[in-house]
Amino acid sequence: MVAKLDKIFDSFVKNRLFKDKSILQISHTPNNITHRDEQIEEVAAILAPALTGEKASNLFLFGKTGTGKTLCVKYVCDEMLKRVKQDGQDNLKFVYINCKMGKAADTEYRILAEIIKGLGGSVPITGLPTGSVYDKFKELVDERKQMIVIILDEIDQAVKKNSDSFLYSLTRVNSDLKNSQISLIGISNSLVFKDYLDPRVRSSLGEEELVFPSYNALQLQDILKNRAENSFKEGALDEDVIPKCAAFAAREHGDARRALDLLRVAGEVAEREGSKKVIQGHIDKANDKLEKDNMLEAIKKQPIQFQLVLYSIMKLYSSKNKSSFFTGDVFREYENLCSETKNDVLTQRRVSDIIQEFDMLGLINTEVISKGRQGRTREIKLMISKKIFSNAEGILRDSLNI
DNA sequence: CGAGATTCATGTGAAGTATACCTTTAGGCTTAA
DNA sequence: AAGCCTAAAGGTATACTTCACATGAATCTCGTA
Repeated sequence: MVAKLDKIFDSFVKNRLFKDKSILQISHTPNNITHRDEQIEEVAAILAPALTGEKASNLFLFGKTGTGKTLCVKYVCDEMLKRVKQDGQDNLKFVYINCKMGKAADTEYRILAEIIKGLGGSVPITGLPTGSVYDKFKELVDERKQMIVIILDEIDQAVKKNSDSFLYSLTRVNSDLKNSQISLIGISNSLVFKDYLDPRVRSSLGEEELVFPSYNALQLQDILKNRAENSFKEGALDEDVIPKCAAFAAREHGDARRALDLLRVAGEVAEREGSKKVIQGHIDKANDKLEKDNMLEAIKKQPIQFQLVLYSIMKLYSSKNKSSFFTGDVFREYENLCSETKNDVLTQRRVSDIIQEFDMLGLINTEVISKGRQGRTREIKLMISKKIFSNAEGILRDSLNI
């Protein structure tokens, strides 16, 4: 037995294609960023005043997912921190918050709580008036002279879900501070995001703006090559692998994150298969796997009531032979499901909101339509592909005990 | 025949409720002097 | 008497409910050509 295992381990170690897989992880910040020199310089120029204790302008970054917004900002922040440390100071702080839905920070209160946590303080999960959380935040910031830069990633999500009032409050905080100053960096995936904003917020937050263009296939190739060099062993990649990865990702509006994920997972697939090289076929498999994993992960994380609603929609799909349903259909199915599974039944009002949230998550696609005499409703289309359907069903059954 | 009124099935906003959790405060108990 | 703990009081955020009004095109109505 031991010999057998040894053999497995041996072949694993021997067939290792990766040198350092972490380089391909999105969290990795490479020390040279390809095709983003211009943007980095601009960001650096805008933030530079913070080094001398002056308030840097608020900054707004636009660009589709995977165009390097977060990366560039983090890179500049790291460099600035290094610099500050060199000079033996520590009056500059960066706080990075991701406001993506479903994450911890998707309401005003929770965003603020996250910021405080990032500054080393702590706030209860609930119970405090938002106002006093602001006070605590100010106190924490103002206890000594310092510059604070708050980075709000995927800020459009937070504003869409709540309102822009918290941004207004944040931009106003400066006037209550004696010693310190805060600067805000908003990162948004949506290019039209600014139109949703209150004019006051727009003008104060958008002191500086920067648009990140999407990468084209060639740029993506450069990025991939750059990272593959250190993460894969020599000769581990078939020569057409990188072009194909780039092409795949370029098709999805030049998403570099996607390209890197693709390459990494392709490597993992190849390794698991015991292949000596990553070849094109592995990329196709990786593509499937990524799509699958992301969606299933999103489903798994949903609260029970949300899962019930989703399962109802899926059930309608497999029983009826239609491609879209209306809120009423879903709600009736949902009621049945709840009584079957002995779960509390939420009102249709609430279910309607839940459906809307699923739309935002991209698991379904909805459109409010009027059917004339048959009233007004949402047309709901499931966006879960056939390949994943049964896996998704399985996950839901599991967690709902069906 | 066509303009306007009707209608249906929900969308949507506002206000209210339940729950879980937080801080403050007052009273009671313990402890040390 | 001082210090500490506990329970009650008073307050908030969040998820959800209740109530009420808004929607918008198919369909109906009815006056008119």
